[in-house]
Amino acid sequence: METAPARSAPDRLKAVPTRLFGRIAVYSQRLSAEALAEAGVRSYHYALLAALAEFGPTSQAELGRRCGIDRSDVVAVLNDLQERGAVERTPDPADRRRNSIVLTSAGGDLLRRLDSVVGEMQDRLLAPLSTEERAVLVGLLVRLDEHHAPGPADQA
Amino acid sequence: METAPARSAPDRLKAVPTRLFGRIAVYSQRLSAEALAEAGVRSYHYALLAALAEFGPTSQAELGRRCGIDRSDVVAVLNDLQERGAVERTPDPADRRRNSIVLTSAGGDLLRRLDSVVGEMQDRLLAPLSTEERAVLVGLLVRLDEHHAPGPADQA
DNA sequence: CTGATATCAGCTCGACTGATATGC
DNA sequence: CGCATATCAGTCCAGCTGATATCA
Repeated sequence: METAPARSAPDRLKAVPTRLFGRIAVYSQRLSAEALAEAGVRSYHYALLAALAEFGPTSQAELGRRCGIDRSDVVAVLNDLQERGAVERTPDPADRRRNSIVLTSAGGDLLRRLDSVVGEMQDRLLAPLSTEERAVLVGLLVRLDEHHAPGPADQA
Repeated sequence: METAPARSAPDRLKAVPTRLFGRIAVYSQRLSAEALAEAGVRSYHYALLAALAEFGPTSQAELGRRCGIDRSDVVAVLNDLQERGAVERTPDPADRRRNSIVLTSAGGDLLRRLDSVVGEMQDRLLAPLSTEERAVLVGLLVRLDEHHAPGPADQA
């Protein structure tokens, strides 16, 4: 009693979702990396800036959780963002283990610039799909993402 | 004239396709790797076996192209499959540079076993989606994949 | 000679782990 | 004491590059 008896041999190669996701993620991240590289950043920069814009000042650990970025990588990217003046690290007086990371106005500018870069890139990525199809796709992806998202430690 | 002006700030983190694809590919490949690891293989094994089953005996270079696997990795995985008796490497008399790779019956058995493993894994991956939604998703993914697939060198 | 095949050895780089220091 | 935070160093691994030998 196989679970996928209806899927006959010929489409194993092309239509197995895992492989599709793998390949598309590769294309996608290549496009993304190229586009962002011209702006002098990598995708982590964008993710962290976006998280700061959305949630306001937070600790690094929290940022990492929200973005799904490893604590070590958060440190490195924030170092870089700080050197560019896009964020500030100020010790949190309420909990002196923490750094409170705040987005500067320069950081906001950078984020907006990246927004347009990313927007153009997404257009190229989704080029073969109509507007409605894109919305459907994103909807399905979001549901998958939420279902598999790591910690249900965020029910707060 | 930004290309994505309608996308307001709050959904940058969750709804940017590139990041969605990235995260889902990670979940997906984790699931896949775990499932296949219990069967003692990795995803390349499955891809190569599937390609052999679909197209019959071919050269290694051709296999690599069809699966999108690097020539070096093809060598390594075929070594492994050969040791297990799943494939045979016989020099191609027509072109002595080539090895003709053929799927043995043991290889066919292995492939069928992996089919069921992969099938169960896909079910877990796509759990939140209905059957119709899965079909829609796969359809969209296939179109994206074909649009971004590397060589139009496969129009043969 | 140009170009494809198969192989191996080694590089790269991003994701992650571990250890440490600090503070709750 | 156990647990969280921030940091740095180092590990691991998949994907890739390069060099070599063979042959069309």
